[in-house]
Amino acid sequence: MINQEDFFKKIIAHAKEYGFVFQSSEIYDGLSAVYDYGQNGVELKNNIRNYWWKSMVQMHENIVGLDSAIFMHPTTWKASGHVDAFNDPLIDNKDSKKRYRADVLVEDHLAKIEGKINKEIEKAEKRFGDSFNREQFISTHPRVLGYNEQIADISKRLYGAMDNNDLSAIKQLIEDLEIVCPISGSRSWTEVRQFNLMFSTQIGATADGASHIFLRPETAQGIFVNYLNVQKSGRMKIPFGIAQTGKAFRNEIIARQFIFRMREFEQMEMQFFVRPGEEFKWYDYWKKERMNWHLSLGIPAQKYRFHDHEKLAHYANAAADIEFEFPFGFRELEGIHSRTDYDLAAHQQFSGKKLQYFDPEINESYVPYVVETSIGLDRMFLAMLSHAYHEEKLEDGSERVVLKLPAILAPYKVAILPLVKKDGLPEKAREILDTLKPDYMCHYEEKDAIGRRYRRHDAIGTPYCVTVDHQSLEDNTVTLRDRDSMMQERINIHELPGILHNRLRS
RNA sequence: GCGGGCAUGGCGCAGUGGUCAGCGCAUCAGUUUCCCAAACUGAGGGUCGUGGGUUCAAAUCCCAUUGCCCGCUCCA
Repeated sequence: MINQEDFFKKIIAHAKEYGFVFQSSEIYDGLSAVYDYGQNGVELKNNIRNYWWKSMVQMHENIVGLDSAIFMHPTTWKASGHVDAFNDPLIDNKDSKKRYRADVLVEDHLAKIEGKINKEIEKAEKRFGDSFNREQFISTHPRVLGYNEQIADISKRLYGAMDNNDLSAIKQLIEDLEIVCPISGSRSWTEVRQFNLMFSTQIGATADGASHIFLRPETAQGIFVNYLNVQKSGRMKIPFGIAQTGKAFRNEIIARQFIFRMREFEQMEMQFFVRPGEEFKWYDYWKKERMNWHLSLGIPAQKYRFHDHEKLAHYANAAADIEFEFPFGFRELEGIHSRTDYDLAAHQQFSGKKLQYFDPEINESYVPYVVETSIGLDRMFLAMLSHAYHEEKLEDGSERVVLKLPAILAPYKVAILPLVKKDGLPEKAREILDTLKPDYMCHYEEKDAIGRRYRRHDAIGTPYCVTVDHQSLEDNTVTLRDRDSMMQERINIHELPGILHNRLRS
């Protein structure tokens, strides 16, 4: 049995060897955590995206699509909270190897001093009993006064440094306060560093102060800022959803595990707008709905699990992940979040534009609540690839590598193979190719022995191989070979489109 | 970001200071066979991740750097 680590390496090697995933700029030694999709990878990725789009947009009459730009007005990210939340001064303790937010360390220190003050107050309360005057005690007791002075002094330094982005001043403050690591108890700190998780670039000829813009760190905000456009122009009635797929960018501190965490990645998101108070109903609904989507691909249920968030992000009042069992364990694949009216309310405030909905049923206007489903396309790709990868030992003792991808996701649906490349078989095979090509990604191949061609298509997950042999010329039949069972059946060429149509639906 | 490991043709690997750097698979051309990685003949493909250094001599030793994997960490 191979261990998980080796298994993962095999998948990465397979992905490269068969044109699924290449490292970006490989000839220049690559770019960390950026990958390109090759000739087969792009098909698989497109198929996943289409399958999602179809199930979300085509199959729901109250969900419509959107394709918003990657560049957005910088205020978008102030309103969303990304500018603040994605700009943390971080510091590492060299002994415990733990990383902390530098400002939080100082704030914890402040809390400790406040704790001391409270102790003094408690002590005094006990001593003086009913005659205790809290205000007077605080304003006169020398030790409490000293503590309060400390707090004021530290706060001034901290927030002054934060406002000026003065990282070395924060480091100095931590040193002066002799703050120790809660884990190692040591004062061996690295420098304070700023991690900005948003990529930025410049855009010319914009309004003052807007020339510095970000690459979006999530696609959701493009939906929120277009909420009113879509609702009005589409005459959408709540509850309704807006779906979008697209690239997002995060300058991850560490981005690793192949395409699991990339700096440039693609999201498939749907924001569902609901009446306030009904968000939990819809949250539960979409949790179930999204899990069913995953299961509809025929992946065993035990590969998936929910993970309910205990600690919620600043915008959420409920959140769960759908986790998938990747080769390196269960990890987040999709998030379902109840985002409340946080985003729309923030955009309303920052833009000064009303983002409300008049609900005729209750005769009331309100800022809708939002339930979000957000899945990483690249993660879904990796999930499918790693689940599909099998090494099989055959009855004759030989081995094969086969990608048991759901047929609907496979890069090629059908390979059309003349048994030999003479006697008119290639011509016959190309006739079949021409009839199937408009409907399916097909692959024609005449080189090498038939068994080898079957194996090549096993390795990229082609669910069916059509083989043209000498009998085909006599009675117009071909063999249809199934990827997973390797079984063959002889069918009439005229039946081929119908049979493929039925079998390739899932 | 810290610690550990790794980097040699497309893939998997051998080669730990000294002949022109090899092997298997794969690729290409041809012959032959034809239903599950057949055989034969021939061919192409690597300045050993990159840059320095030590040495008469470096894939091999040292330093730096880039990338990947693992652990910690982080994760909207």
